[in-house]
Amino acid sequence: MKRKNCCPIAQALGVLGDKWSLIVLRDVIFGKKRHFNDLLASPEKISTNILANRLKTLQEESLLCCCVDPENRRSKIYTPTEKAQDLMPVLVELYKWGEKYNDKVDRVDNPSQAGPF
Amino acid sequence: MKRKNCCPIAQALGVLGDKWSLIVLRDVIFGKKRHFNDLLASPEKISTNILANRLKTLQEESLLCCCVDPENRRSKIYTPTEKAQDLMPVLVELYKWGEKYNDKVDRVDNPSQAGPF
DNA sequence: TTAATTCACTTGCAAATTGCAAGCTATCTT
DNA sequence: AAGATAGCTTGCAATTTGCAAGTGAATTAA
Repeated sequence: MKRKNCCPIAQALGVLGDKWSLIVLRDVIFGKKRHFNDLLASPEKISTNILANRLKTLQEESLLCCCVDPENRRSKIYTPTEKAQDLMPVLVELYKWGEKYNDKVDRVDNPSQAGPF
Repeated sequence: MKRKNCCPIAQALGVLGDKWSLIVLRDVIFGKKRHFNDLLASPEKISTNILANRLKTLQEESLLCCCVDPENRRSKIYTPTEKAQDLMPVLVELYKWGEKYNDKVDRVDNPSQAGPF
């Protein structure tokens, strides 16, 4: 949803305000994941068509760039742009908020999953 | 989308990762809007059924509380909880990012809309 | 050198979410 | 008593998401 002529928050959410964009960016920025299959393997279980679509729109929004892996020509490398790196403070604040208010759900039943992602 | 057993970012996005929740919270937190019709009047043009649904889920998530306006019994007052106020840093970082990267779209054609919301 | 495997998708279709317009009920206001 | 107002609800179309299966090119294994 492109939102023009409105406040910066609404404009940011026009790009990022969906279920998956910030998850993909989290993995690329913090998880340093670079390949389609790495991103697919995240515990949130994005499906292939959605991931392909997000990678496309994030490139269109200049948040990711894509090149062919020089060591394996069928593999592509997705890297975050500076525009994407600048989302780190947003992700950090989201992390802190999530940790403060939502982090204790089910941890007793599943302590193995206490890692960051 | 409830996301249990995963990283705080994903948990936060489980509550906030849609097109409208953070817009509503922006208006309640920064715009100090308190009534259904105030929220409906924002330039992003949320529709009534979506707004009603968001207000319901945000209450279920303890982000908003609702009471009857003592001076007008047909009117309801929605106020942000501390949990919602704690999203201010997230909104501030989103604002800064949106301002840095997305703020110049169409401003020439429509300079009247240069206000914050 | 052929066969199987891997990577990054694409396609088809069902389910869920969003968007638009209209209507509805209880409370004011005149 | 009649109309306006606040906060919804309903119906339905359009868009987005989710799942499973399949595709084609590149690589690796036999």
